[in-house]
Amino acid sequence: MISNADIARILNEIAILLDMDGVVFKPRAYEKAAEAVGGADEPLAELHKQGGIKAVEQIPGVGKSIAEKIVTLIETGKLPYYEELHAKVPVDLGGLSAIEGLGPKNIKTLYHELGVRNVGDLEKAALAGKIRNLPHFGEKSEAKILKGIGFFKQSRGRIPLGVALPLMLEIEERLRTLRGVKRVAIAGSVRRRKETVGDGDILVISDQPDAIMDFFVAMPEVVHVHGKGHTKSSIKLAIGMDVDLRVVPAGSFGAALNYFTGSKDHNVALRRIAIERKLKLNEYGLFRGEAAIAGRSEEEVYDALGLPYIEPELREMTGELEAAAGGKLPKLIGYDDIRGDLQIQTTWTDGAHSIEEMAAEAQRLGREYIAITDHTKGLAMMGADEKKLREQMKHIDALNKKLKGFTVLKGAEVNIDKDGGLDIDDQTLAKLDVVGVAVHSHFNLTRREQTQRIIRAMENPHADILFHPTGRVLQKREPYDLDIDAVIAAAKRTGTILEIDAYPERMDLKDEHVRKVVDAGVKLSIDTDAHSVHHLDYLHYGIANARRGWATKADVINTKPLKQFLACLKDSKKR
DNA sequence: GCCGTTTTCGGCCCGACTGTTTTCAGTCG
Repeated sequence: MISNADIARILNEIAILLDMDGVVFKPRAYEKAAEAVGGADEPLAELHKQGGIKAVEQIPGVGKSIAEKIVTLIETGKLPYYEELHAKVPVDLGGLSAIEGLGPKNIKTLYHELGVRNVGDLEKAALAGKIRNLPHFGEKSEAKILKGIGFFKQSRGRIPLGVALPLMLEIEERLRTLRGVKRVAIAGSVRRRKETVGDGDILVISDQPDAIMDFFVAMPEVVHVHGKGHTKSSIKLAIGMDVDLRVVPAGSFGAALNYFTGSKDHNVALRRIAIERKLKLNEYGLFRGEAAIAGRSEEEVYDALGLPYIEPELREMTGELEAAAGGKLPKLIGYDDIRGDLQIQTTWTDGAHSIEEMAAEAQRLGREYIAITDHTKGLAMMGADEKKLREQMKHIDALNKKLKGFTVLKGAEVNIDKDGGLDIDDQTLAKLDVVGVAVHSHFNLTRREQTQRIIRAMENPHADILFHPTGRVLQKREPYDLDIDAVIAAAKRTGTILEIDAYPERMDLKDEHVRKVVDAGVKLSIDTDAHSVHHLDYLHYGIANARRGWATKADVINTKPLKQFLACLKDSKKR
């Protein structure tokens, strides 16, 4: 059965292929449809089975023509239209378009002129200096491609948490429902919520391991079985990630969970503590001589070592054992502690859903308030100007009258100009509830210029939050060169909040920076940067990052009820 | 190819930035 992800990938590739031929508008239609399909809750194959092509056509962005193509894919697993297009430029579109700076036109040129079919070919051509001679390429673009390839290679093997976690949770759920499974847990760096993970680890308690192993190695995503045994099996998934499954006895579950969660350094240190106490710690338990004195739960293991329970997100050997021994572990912000989401884009600019739709979904997810923060004019994508923002404010006022137990705040993601000025006048900013400021251009300024520019923006008396402070895109774009300590100091001085953008490709601020912010006593916000209703539940990625940075509930302003939250903002006194 | 509380036809985000050019193509957000 074809998955939504596969259908979405093919629709996206059609968009790229049409773009190559200079076709206008159609590519956008396919992209839009791909996004809708990728975000659909129910498998389209199932939807089609229930309601036929009509049900497929009900998906917004999918009309008659794309619905027919989707049905063809569901029924035959193939799509002649796509295959014909792809035959003209038979290249690895997914790989090549993942290289920053390579778009449809360049991919086409590289194929026709140099026969580049994949990233390997691309690297050879670039190293041989062939790319610089192509029309509209030069030495700089060749160098940029090589840098992009470096990024691509470096990221291969490491899977972003945003990709790994949903898949691991799905596998966990499948195993949980198997007969004979008493308990399942995800371990490894996925459990520690590292922003990228190398492989996956799953633990199961069961007295019928063989049936579980049979099921595990036969899952549809499995492309290779490294090994299969009674207590351990190891597979490779289609997304390139290895996953290990271990079946352990109930009495060892805590010790095994601790052992396989890591980090390695944390485990080594724990075993050292055990030795000091004349004990032995391994994945089967904590032992005094032959006798197991702990192992059923992690709490039991830590307790027997004279330590309080240490949350997985802290187990990185960055001081957690000393803090635990001294009773100074922070009470981390919880995954249910956020009340409001402060960065949300809508159809007023580049979002996929209306203010009403975003509000309804956020309320359904249990939020109490959201801020609508569409882009502003300096960002050249029909960003809002002062007039449009005033219109939107009126619209939101009217909407709030209809909502019960939920508030939509008026905000904007205001663009920071090259010199640190904001592209919306102060008069209009003063009327907004939440002013986010963000960098979207001039990524390559010197460290000094970039830092000064951002600090100047934070000095604006209306600038409440610095959105995605370092501008990185995981495995794709480096953060801009920035003196983060100076930015944190400026945040402290000006009362500006620093954001953790929870969007899985951003995770910005990153964990180490969060720790610095917390230490400096500067406040954080955790926001989804949602461009669609499907992004609104990304908050947990940001919360995980906050926890990895030792943040407590009190460090994060949008854990507060609405009124208290508003009182933390810069021009709250005027309210 | 999709869509419609101005439209079932005629719109559809468009401008900055980069690197290539000497007037602009391609990418990005």
